[in-house]
Amino acid sequence: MNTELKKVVTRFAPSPTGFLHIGGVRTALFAYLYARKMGGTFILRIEDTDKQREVEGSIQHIMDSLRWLNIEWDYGPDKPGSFGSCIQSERLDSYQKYAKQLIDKGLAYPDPYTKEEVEKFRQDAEAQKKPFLFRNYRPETFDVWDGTRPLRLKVPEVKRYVWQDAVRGQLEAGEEMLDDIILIKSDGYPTYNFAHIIDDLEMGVTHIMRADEFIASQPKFLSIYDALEIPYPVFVSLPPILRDDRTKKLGKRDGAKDILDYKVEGFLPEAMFNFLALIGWNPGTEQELFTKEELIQAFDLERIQKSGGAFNEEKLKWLNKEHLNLLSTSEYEKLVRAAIPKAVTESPSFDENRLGKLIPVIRERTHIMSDVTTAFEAGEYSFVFTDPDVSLDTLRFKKDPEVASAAPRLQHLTELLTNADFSSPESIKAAVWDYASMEGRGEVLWPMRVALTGLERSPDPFTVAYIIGQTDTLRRLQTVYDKIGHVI
RNA sequence: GGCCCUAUCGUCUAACGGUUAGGACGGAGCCUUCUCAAGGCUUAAAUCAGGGUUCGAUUCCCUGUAGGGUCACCA
Repeated sequence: MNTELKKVVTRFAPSPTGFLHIGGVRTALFAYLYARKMGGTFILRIEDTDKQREVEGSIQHIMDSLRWLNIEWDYGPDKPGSFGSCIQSERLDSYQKYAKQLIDKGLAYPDPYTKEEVEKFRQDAEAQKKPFLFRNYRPETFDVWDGTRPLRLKVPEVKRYVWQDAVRGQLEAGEEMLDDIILIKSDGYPTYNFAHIIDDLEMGVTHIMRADEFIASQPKFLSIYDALEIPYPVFVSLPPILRDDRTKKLGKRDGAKDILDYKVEGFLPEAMFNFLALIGWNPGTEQELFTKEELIQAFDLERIQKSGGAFNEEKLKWLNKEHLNLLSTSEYEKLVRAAIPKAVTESPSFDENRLGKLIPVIRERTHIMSDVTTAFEAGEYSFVFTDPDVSLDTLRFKKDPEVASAAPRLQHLTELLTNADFSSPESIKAAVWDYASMEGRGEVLWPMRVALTGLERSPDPFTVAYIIGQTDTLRRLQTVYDKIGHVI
């Protein structure tokens, strides 16, 4: 094991087969946090060695996703290093070079069989209820590799491997996992098994963070390190993120969402960053709300969880609200404005001044930004810009359901508010409070609020009056008063 | 099926042999209150099972059970 002090280098190495979901991003996040914590380097490497599965535009999408979360890379598909490109399809020479080394050592050979023949071997083994191992069919003598056939590893030594994992501690697995695996496919591209080891070597990667599904393959990887006679990096196996119901690992097939969907829904990247860090890792304290810098400070390998954890969107919403609270007024305003439907801001009745007064009210009632959009679309704030059409029925206060009795109260309110100070919700409250307390607050404030908003559920009447201003307040009170009189 | 891994409230988790098993989300209740939110307080809720080791096990060991992962010219 390599004990010399080296600069930490981690990497996130997705394949460009579509979008990134929670699980992938969490892996990236841990690798990123550790690199930053240790003052090291974080590399974004694209593993595009499977041409069939590659999805157009994925690389851009992956970069967009990480950028949204402010996970910045030191080297990536857009930033090659001294080691060359961070895109595997542009590194084929490297794989060839190391493949040749293995061939020269007699540790790699071309697969002499056709796909069909290998498949037949596999079926035969299965029929005998024995695991299929290619090495049992290894040819006596190796042909010269012309690059058109798969190149296989000749397992250097069939043995039981014991290794250290930063999360799981000592692990071991037996020879049944070791086989003459394919290093380079017949199309000339390397397999993951081979390519990631070469790249990690050339890029100086010191810590491999990856999902624990790779633990089972570890002996295979180790046999390649051994064949190459290169040192092992530190292995850090991350626990899986489970589906909400905990039945299985979260995956694209089970409806795992594109991480950027959360952006569309109005989650803050800071909240997502914070939340993801807390699935499979904890600081050992009771702190849950973290900024990015705090997480970098607090993060460590020792406290990474062994068992899988479910992604709980309710808690993410709560955390989002907490991060929303951390925002400055101007930052928050910017977000709100973006979330308000165009139909509202472009309507002739839209009033910039009123919106400014409304924003603090919205802030109190919002967990994620889509709440804002939804609320506007549902008409929850339409009273701000246009007079409501008040249904007399909603005027009924439960303790005094007589609609007619609202009339004198509205009239009295009008008198009080005609000379009131409208400079703040508090001053409006002061103007009517004594009267409301005497008459019955519900009996007075309910009709006042309904007259101003037309809604049974809304912000308090003082705030509403403050937002819409004195002129509109008085007019709306009068309108409803007249309407009652008309009915009576 | 072979091999490997995991196991504390519904969920995320704390407790590196000794705690009334702690916190958070969500739930319930209360307070505040004209309504809805927001906020505050209170509360219910867990060590998978059985054996060991030990004066003492959530913690260490074994077995079982359950769940997960993996056995590709996919990563």
